[in-house]
Amino acid sequence: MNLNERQQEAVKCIEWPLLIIAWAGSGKTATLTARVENMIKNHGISPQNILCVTFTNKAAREMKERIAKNLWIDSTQIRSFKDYRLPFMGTFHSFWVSVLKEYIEILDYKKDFIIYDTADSVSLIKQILREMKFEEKEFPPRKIQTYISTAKNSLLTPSQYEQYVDSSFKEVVRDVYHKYQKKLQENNALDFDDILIKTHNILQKPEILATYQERYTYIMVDEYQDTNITQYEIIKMLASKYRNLAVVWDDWQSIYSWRWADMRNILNFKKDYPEALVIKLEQNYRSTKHIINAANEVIKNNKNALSKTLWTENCEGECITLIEAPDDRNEAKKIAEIIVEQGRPYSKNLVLYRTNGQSRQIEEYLIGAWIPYKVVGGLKFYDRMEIKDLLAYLKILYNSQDSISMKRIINVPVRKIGARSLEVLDEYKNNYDLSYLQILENIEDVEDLKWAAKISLANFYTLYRELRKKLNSLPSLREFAEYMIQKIWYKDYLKWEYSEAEYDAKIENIDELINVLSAYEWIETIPALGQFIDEVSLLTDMDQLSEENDFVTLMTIHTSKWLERENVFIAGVEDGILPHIRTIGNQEELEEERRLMYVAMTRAKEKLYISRAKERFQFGEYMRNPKSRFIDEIPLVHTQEIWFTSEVSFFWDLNFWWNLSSSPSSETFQKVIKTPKIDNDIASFSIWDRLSHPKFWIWIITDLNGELAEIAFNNWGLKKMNIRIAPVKKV
DNA sequence: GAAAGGAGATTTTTT
DNA sequence: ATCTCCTTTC
Repeated sequence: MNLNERQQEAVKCIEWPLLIIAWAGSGKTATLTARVENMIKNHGISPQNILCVTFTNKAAREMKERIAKNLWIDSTQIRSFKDYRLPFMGTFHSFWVSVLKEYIEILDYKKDFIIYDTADSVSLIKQILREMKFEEKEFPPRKIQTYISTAKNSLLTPSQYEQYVDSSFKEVVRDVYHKYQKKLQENNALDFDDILIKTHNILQKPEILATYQERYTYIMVDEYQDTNITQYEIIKMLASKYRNLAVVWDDWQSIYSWRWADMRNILNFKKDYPEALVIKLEQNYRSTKHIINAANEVIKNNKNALSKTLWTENCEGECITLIEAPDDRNEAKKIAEIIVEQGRPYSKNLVLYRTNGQSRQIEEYLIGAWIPYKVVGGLKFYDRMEIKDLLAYLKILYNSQDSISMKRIINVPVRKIGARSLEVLDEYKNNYDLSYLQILENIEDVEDLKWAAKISLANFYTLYRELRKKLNSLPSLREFAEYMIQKIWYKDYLKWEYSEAEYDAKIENIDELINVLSAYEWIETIPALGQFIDEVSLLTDMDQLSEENDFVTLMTIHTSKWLERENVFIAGVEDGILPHIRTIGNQEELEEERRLMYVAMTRAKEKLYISRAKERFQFGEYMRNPKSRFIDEIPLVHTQEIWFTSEVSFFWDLNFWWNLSSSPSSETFQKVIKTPKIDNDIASFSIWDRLSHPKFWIWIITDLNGELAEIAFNNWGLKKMNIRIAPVKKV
């Protein structure tokens, strides 16, 4: 790729602090990779002395692959970010973890610590609240978790938090925070915030800091606008000796302030490095003029932004199409139709929305139009219940002190170890300061347990020992996992607990997990387990998105930040959704919503569709949201509007029809008035008839009894509906 | 100890 | 409407 002058300047600036102010689609990744290449090839800088951090695994991997290619390293051979021929290129968290792996022992942790995700943290907090006899209603664990996390991100220890306590709620937070940290340590576990804080703590030691300063003499930080204060401080410490720090800054794409990303870090940077070379990358190589100019006009309304203009030499392109649909179903249908009409490969299409809840409707219509699609985000792979279960097994085998994982699986599959038994164990655990495993070892000594419970627990302990033994003897982690799944009868358990469709989906996920584990084939089983657990805690779903197959991609705007596509749809652009209802009235938050709109718009390379619905079914009722204020900020010259009335007038929810046929309440009555009447001739239907349904498309009647029909659809199972009034037609 | 019923929430989530 | 988590009931 040919770099423009500005980009080349950035590439050449190596022994000096550098601030790259980049805009969407301005080729910053190309610039960064070229810069690294220049360092290694032309300046003889050892890759080992270069540190490159960013926020997502995906971005890190992409950059790594590009650099590998430029350095003529076969990227298929790169197995970890520790490849000696390449710089350390990873996420902030993966870098912090590598520091912790070396030095955490000085903080009274063991090297085999595990990482708790947010769900783990919340359940630990719940446990603490229960022990302290606080009502969860009064002190919601999630809220407390947020408070603690906020404190941690301001680098406040529990004791330092004291000075900010100004309410009885915060008193509780302080007490829970104290206990929470203690328990984490007991479990030899860190939460996501700890990863930063502990690293910060460790680097307070001058000799350790010096080691890292000498090791990483060149530092690059991508997405600097999303750093929080702790990240800023750590980077500052590391770079303070050689001052070869390059950061990439894009304030218009800062959409994570609610995760404590602090845009003021740019001011800090300018204060710390007044001599820094500042380079602005304003030329956009991605989108058409219409899209770029429209996005510019929108973002201009933010007071809190450097006034600069993104420009492009790309062609004019097509106008942005604004779609106003009568309701959310028609909106979804229109999107599906346009994708078909456009006739572009599916993979050229990206559908964006503000909230995850919006995806389902769109999915239904994509299914209906036989359009393959993939939803990215939402429920993450590693958040899936079956994966979490299996990971919990692996975690307790790795770190026997991990009580959260232990609790998760001690009765999964069901082993008749109930809540009461666990309570006794907890009491015992607290009184004698033992780990679960230590108690299990001498289960006979626990007096308050019933005989049956003791047997169950003893059996579980035997199982644990056996798994542990196999872990030592089996040659690979993958083989061990397969053995383990069989040994604990996990698949049988799933089969018993879930419907066939759910079972199949879960088995697929398990196979995928095994697949992931086979990447560790070349390491011995136990070290492989350690490495896997470290890495897996920091992995996200997005890492799985491949572009090999042809499908439409659906995701929230937040998730889309690193993507671009030819055709982009932004759905539900209404006041109340984008900007979100909770942000209206707060200037700063509203500006962040506007940046979201900007991010969404600039994902489009060629054609942008912005849609809204006059009426939408949300939270069990019909809502009317006005047109988003952001739409009005787009000048008319860039837009054309499609406005249409209901094409499918009988589009109502299945459950609505179902309610209607059973017991109409006053609420449903109101909806009846709005609905056109359907009166099918029952006599015309018979068993095995194929039906079309606006929501579920093709159905087959499997049973018919008067007006009540049982109808089968391959993915949805059996549904019963009143065929006289249901919105169905024979095909 | 497990199923059924009820209450509450439903913004975004790189790690 | 629907999902999740918690409590009640068998």
